Amino acid sequence: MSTDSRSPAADAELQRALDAVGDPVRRSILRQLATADPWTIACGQFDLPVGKSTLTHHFRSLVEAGLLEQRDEGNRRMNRLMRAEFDRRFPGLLDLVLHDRSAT
Amino acid sequence: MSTDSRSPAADAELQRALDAVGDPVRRSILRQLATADPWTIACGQFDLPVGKSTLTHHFRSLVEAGLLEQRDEGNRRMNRLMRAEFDRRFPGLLDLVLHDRSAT
DNA sequence: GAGTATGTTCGACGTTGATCGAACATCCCA
DNA sequence: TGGGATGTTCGATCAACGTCGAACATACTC
Repeated sequence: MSTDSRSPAADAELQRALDAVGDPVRRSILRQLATADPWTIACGQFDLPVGKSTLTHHFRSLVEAGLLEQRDEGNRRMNRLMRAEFDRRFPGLLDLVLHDRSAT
Repeated sequence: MSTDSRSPAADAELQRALDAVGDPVRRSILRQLATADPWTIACGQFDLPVGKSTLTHHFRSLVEAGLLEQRDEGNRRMNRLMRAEFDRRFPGLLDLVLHDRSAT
């Protein structure tokens, strides 16, 4: 059986995307972000059961995976879900997280 | 900000699916399986850089996630990729793993 | 300027998961 | 019946990751 292996760079990107989406706290961030208008919600305003430093960690993951974009606005750090961009790279993945209608 | 939280059962299913697909060895299994006819390939015939016991572990993950099905055939354990079934539950996810054409 | 709110950085901790090797079970074949 | 092949189970190990709290930086407000 011949060694499969996609292009290593492509699989590394996929790995980061799956890792980002694979954590429940991060999925919660994505869902809450999807319900709000772009740039209207700051990091501290999410309803999440983790401390501040943990939050910072999760946001970094999401940014590195290309899932969201941040912008400083005075005191606060505002967020935008990069939906179109991410859908272009990984079609269907974000929808899976946001809709999540799997058979019970 | 109101607590989001999908139906917990649904998110647990999604979690298992993402976990299953989130490991490079398991992705390799899925890809090799996708190139062969159903029930034509046994567990030991994969080109993988891990030991036997590790393999068993990965196959269990994939079965529990609903990604493949196994059947004993004498000595060997044959496999079938449950493509249609999994696509129905998580549209696009398996395609993402199999095609993996992300911009380099 | 003092005090408060928002985020980040850093080090530490605990858990989880991937990995291995050895022992075992099962089946096929000579 | 004995030997070889295929998988599984079990216990141990190691690395990665999510989590926290304390200290720090920065910006807004009074």
